[in-house]
Amino acid sequence: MRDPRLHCPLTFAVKAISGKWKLYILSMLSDGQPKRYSELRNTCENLTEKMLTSQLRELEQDGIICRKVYPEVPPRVEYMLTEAGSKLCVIFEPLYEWGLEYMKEVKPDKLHLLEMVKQRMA
Amino acid sequence: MRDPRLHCPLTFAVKAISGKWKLYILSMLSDGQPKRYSELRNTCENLTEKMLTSQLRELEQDGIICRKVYPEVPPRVEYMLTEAGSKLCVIFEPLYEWGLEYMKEVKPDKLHLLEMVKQRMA
DNA sequence: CAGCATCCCAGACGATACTG
DNA sequence: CAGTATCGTCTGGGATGCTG
Repeated sequence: MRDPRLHCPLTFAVKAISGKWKLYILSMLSDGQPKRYSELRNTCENLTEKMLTSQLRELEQDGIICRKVYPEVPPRVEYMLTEAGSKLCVIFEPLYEWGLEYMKEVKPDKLHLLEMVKQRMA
Repeated sequence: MRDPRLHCPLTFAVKAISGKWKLYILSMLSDGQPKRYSELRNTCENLTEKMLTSQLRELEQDGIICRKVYPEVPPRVEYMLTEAGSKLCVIFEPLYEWGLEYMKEVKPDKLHLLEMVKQRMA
């Protein structure tokens, strides 16, 4: 981390997950089960087809997910995490914990919302 | 990670480091020593004052760095990592390793550059 | 079903000049 | 020394409609 010329792998990693819907998509895929395009699309009404497609393409190009086309009619396309993608999701955990710890000092309002969702689920 | 409504701490963390010069600045500060504004600015000629200032402000607002002004003439301002910032930098390591591992399949050219820099340093 | 094409806008980013 | 201010550009993302 000391030499800025050396942190391009880190930059690569951060850029690879810096898209508005990428963490969302990865969270959908993180159970390891392949998901169809429509399956991903229908989980959130704010997610447009254009954005879903572009985010999927970028994740694919960065080797995080893979796209499998089945030669059927009607067409079926499934997306799932690659090995790289799975390992990436593991690394998210300490990052999540960090956010949880330090968000309360900076974005207490959002954290409050989070707590409400958690309670409603329990 | 399973429920997308729950990953806002992760989104917070990723957004907090998603600025063009943020990882660069954090790498400068990651030795724990406070750095002056000019010290940060002079390490890279592509980094403009506007960008340096804006990135520093955002990092400060997210609680990752702190800004200390010394009441002197000429003015002196130092930046250093907060506790949150230090912990964040530790988490970068597995992310860096991930990038190093999987960049070679996606961006072999950039990885090649990295190797050249390393060899020149050794 | 799983997309692409087109148009549009806000905000990120850059270049240059000025200041307490 | 450590910043603002102003301008221009470019890209990420949204809205809408069309297609193999």
